Amino acid sequence: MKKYNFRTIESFWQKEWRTEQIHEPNFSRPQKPFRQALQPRAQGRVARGRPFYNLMMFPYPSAEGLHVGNMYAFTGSDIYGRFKRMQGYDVFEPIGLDGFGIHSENYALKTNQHPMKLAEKSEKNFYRQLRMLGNSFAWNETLETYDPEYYKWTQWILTEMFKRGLMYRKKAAVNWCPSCKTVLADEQVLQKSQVSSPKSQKNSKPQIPNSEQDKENIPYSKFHIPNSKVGACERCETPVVKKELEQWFLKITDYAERLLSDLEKIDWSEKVKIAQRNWIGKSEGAEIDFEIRTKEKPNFVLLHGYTGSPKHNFFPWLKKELEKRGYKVQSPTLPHSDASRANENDDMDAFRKQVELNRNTVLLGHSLGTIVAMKALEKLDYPIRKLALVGGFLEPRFRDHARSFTKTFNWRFNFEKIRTNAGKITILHDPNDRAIPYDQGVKLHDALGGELIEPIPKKSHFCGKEEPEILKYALDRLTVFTTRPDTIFGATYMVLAPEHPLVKNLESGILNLERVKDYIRKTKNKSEEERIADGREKTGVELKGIKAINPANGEEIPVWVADYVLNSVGTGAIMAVPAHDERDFEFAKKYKLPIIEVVEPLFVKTDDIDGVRPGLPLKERSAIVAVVKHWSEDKYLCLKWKKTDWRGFIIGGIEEDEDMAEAAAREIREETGYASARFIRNLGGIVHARFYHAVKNENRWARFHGLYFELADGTREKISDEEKQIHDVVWVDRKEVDHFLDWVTDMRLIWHRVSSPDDFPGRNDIHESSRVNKQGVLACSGEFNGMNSGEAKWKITNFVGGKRGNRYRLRDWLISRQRYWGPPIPLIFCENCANKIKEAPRQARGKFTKGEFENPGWIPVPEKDLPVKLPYVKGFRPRGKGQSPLASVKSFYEVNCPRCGSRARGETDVSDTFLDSSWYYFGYLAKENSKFEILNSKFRGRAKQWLPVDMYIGGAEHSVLHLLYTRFITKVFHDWKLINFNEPFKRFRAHGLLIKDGAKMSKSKGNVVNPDFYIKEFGADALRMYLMFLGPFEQGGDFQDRGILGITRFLERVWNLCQKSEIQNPKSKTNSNDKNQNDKNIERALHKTVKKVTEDIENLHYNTAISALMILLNEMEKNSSRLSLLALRSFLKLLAPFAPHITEELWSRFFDPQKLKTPDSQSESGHNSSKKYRSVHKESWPIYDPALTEEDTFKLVVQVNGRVRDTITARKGISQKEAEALARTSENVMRHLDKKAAKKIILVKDRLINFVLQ
RNA sequence: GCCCGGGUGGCGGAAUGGUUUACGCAGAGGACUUAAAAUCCUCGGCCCCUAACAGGGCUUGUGGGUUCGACUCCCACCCCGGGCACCA
Repeated sequence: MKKYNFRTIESFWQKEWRTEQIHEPNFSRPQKPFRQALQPRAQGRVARGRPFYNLMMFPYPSAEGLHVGNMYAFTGSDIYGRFKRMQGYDVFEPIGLDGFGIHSENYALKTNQHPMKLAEKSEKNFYRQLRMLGNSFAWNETLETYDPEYYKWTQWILTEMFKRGLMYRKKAAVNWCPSCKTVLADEQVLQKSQVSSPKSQKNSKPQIPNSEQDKENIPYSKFHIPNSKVGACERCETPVVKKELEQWFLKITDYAERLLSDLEKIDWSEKVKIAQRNWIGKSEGAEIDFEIRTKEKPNFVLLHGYTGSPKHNFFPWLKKELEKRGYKVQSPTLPHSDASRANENDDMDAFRKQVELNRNTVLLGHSLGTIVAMKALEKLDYPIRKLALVGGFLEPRFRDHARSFTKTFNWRFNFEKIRTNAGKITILHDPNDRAIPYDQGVKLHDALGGELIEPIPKKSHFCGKEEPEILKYALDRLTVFTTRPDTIFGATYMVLAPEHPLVKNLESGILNLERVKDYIRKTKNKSEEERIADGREKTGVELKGIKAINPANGEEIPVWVADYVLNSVGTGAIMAVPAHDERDFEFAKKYKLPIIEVVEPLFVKTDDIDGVRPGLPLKERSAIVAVVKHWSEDKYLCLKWKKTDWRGFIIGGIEEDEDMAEAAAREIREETGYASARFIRNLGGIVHARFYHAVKNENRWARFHGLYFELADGTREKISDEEKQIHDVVWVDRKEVDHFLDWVTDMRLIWHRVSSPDDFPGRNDIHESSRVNKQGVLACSGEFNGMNSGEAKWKITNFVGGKRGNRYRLRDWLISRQRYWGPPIPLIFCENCANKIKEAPRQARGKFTKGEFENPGWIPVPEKDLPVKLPYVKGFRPRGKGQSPLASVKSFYEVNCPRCGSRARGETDVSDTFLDSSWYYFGYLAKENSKFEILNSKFRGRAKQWLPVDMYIGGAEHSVLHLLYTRFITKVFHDWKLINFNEPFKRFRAHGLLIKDGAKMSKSKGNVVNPDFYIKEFGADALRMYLMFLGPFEQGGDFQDRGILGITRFLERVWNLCQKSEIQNPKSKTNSNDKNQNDKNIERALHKTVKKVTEDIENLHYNTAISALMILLNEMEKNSSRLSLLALRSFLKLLAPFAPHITEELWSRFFDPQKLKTPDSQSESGHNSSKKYRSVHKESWPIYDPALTEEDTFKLVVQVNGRVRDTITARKGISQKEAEALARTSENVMRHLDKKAAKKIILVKDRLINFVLQ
């Protein structure tokens, strides 16, 4: 008998598979994408050739070689692919290398090699190792992200993004490691709870020779703050600092909503979907305006329009409204009520005569008045406070009377002067304006900047008698975003982020400007670390002289600047509701700002008989919650309801002629019997409850007031039986009350007023921070009192003139890297073009792309000039100063502008490596003769047939980054009509983490498993199977050295079994008629296993699939003499995805029906018939007969009172009577039955019988 | 703090509300062998009782609940791993 020699077998087949190309899908054969769903358990054979794209996350090839973690992932993916192939799909399973990026570059730095040379080396090594795994990769379609032919398209994506306005440049704070002198990607910043000691930091710094003096070195002590979280460099643990740099961004935020909602459509691991949802972080809320008043008040100048006067339209009303608020208003009459006299000079004269401007002036022009306003500003030599243009224009192109003005006005404006003198600029334009086309508003906005608002006026062109929108925008206002508009009545102050523009706009009105400026300066200089290191103690400064008006109740509230509000979140300003927001609460406590509670907890029972009955009126009742203290111990009187799981204090309604304390004392007596309760104080808290009162047949809305009592002594009366039935009376220790109280009745609020009374000195200062986001009932909220907070949200938003809106946590994707090893960003900066674009008249704008217009001077490299090749640079080491090493390569950045030909400068930053991997699944299909092409029809054809990816397997660490970016790019491609789908991966599964002896593998721990070693020692098949056997694939596993022996034994037993002579030469051909019991058992075991393995692979439960194969092998070995060839063939097929080499060897040697010329060799029609062998991997997957997976006997479990007393083999399908009789034959069972009659007998069919005695 | 996972023998792990511990590793005993390795067979939770057989009790992080019966469902809590974090 030949010994199992995996070394020769594995290398032979790996070579053979490659030369025969058996894992190449047939791209050229015209196929329709498969339509009908393929049942995995379908009967009969499946025609080959339906495409199945089985993708695994491609590795980044560090030269250290393939990590066993890679192998773990790839094997899991490959098993699935092989399984699908045997099920009849044409499987495409490509592999490539994600070789660009910081990981590879760091390794090059560490080992002092050049990344380009290193890439060559690791590519060879990696592919060699990958070939040894025995995966069914399509080796013709490999790709490497650093291949210029590949990154040509990475760059093309950027140029297209740029042209379409999806890419822009702005200043941003990036992570900077002062030790490595380089920018770090966010994912390279570790959130360390504590940075190790300064000494060890220095010692563990990487040995990058310093080419320059490190002037930016920051003293470590400054950052060594124990017990606080600090972002630290992945490599050297140096705390990361933020540095402001000009960076390129991709507008992923434009796709936030789609990225979120399309998650519903895809079959992905739920945890990955959740991670993405959290990352996108949608919050629904409202934008609400707060009017701002300054001590030094603005004065208003209102300029009416053509054929108007200060008595027309909204002017009288607006004047009155403004004066009502104490503002001075000037409203001059302009002499152009007659068209023939309308004339610029006349108007300006009239204006000068009647109006006085100063720095606090708000200049508001309507229609033609806007021209006068702008002209007036042109001539001013100081700035005013604000310019508001309502229904304005800057070209004489409006619908009527255009000709009247073409000549009497000078239509050239000095926009720059206007801009400098205007202060804040607001342009209001009715999108459906019947007098002035909307584009005039847009043009004004283009020319002047500021904000462009599109309100709906009462009458077109703002000709209504009252135009509240104008009033709103004429006044200073602060827009906040809030998710809790229902709490607005509790807003007691406002907070601006230090960077908020309003601070600057209001400067003149701030009385303590120096202090404010000082504070802003300080926070700006603070690094992120310091802000965190402050222990998060909130700081802030009040803007003295500035007040905001709470639109809900008209009250004046203070305005603060504080750095706990971030400019990048929401609108950069908040309304602070300290009673219902922990951060605001903390701040309010520190600065002694008022805290008003406006949401009170509500308990609504809806799911049982106590629930509110719809249709009946809701009657309001006062009720009490009594907290009663023990007479000598620190214990409190509680009730435990018997019929429900409520646990709480004594509650009860207040009868007529009773006050709260009397009612409470009575309830205490009735419910607990204690008679000596003494009323101490009113706790003030209120809990609401809504329920159905069965006796009175009405819905009740009870408002429970918390009252505090102490017992004088233990005097106790008898409790009625009725009360006893309802609840138990318990004394609960002070410390345990919190735990004891249940969440449904929600009495914690009241309890906290007892346990920590200092937090609640009075009715207006009460607060319970854990309640912040809870539903409740509104109080102190005027007409909204009693309303549910959820319901009140949008009603209040409406009431205060707010606007519903969504915000997302997702930020735009920063793709600039000041590094060497990545694709250069293909853009060129041209001074000449910059000027041309800035000066370009509007009509000429069409010549430029959106990106060029929005980023003046930046020109994309034309497609024909792509790729912008990364030059070989000796000094590739990252430099300081926030520049890529390419910035020192003249020949690289000195270029001519592709637009105008003048001298220009190429961008020297490279792009993020996640961009490389965001489209690689296209890349595999786009490769043709070592080039990639995604714009031709050939690719489109393939894409249509093979995309989107059917199954994608990879690590959960990419849940957010890679997977989100790829989805983004796919959606972008879809919008560009390159593809007809908008989700890249139909199905995604995250595999678990492979650990070693209970700990994460890491070089420092020295417990990294080297797959090369194990493959050499035990073979790829054994290692594959062992890895899959460790635990559930989606959960990961623990690699233990000895465990692999079990698999090795298993494979050897398979080998030996197949070689047994009695199997190779069966003595008597058994036909179906004379099957004995053993044959049946084997057959049944086989069918069971087919079912189990098929289902397990589909669900990625490889560990249990393997265990099922082991069980089958045990069974077959016991019956080896009667084993049929068919059974062994099926077994090998089941094993083939897990152990591809040994099964192929055995198959080709003994079982290939072609060779053996057995009757069942006519499997698939004419496939590969000329080949010298038929691979087991192209055989069809075994099918099973459900009927044959069932046993005809079972072990009847006999229980007495739920305890197992015996198991008896029984025929399937026996009746209760039969089972009972059988059970009674057992001595042990009878002993436990003890002559008693069973009260109840429970039979679980074909499984169990339970005698219940008592 | 919030959001995800997870907690079962000596170990990795298995288990549609129905015998907890499948399969494998490690271990013990036996066969083969001069011997060892390999291989094959047998036995494996803990505690009590027993010379042994038989038998009994306990046991899936903790405490409650639902149920004839809970690893599984419900409530509360503890611990471990991962992610996010002043997101308004």
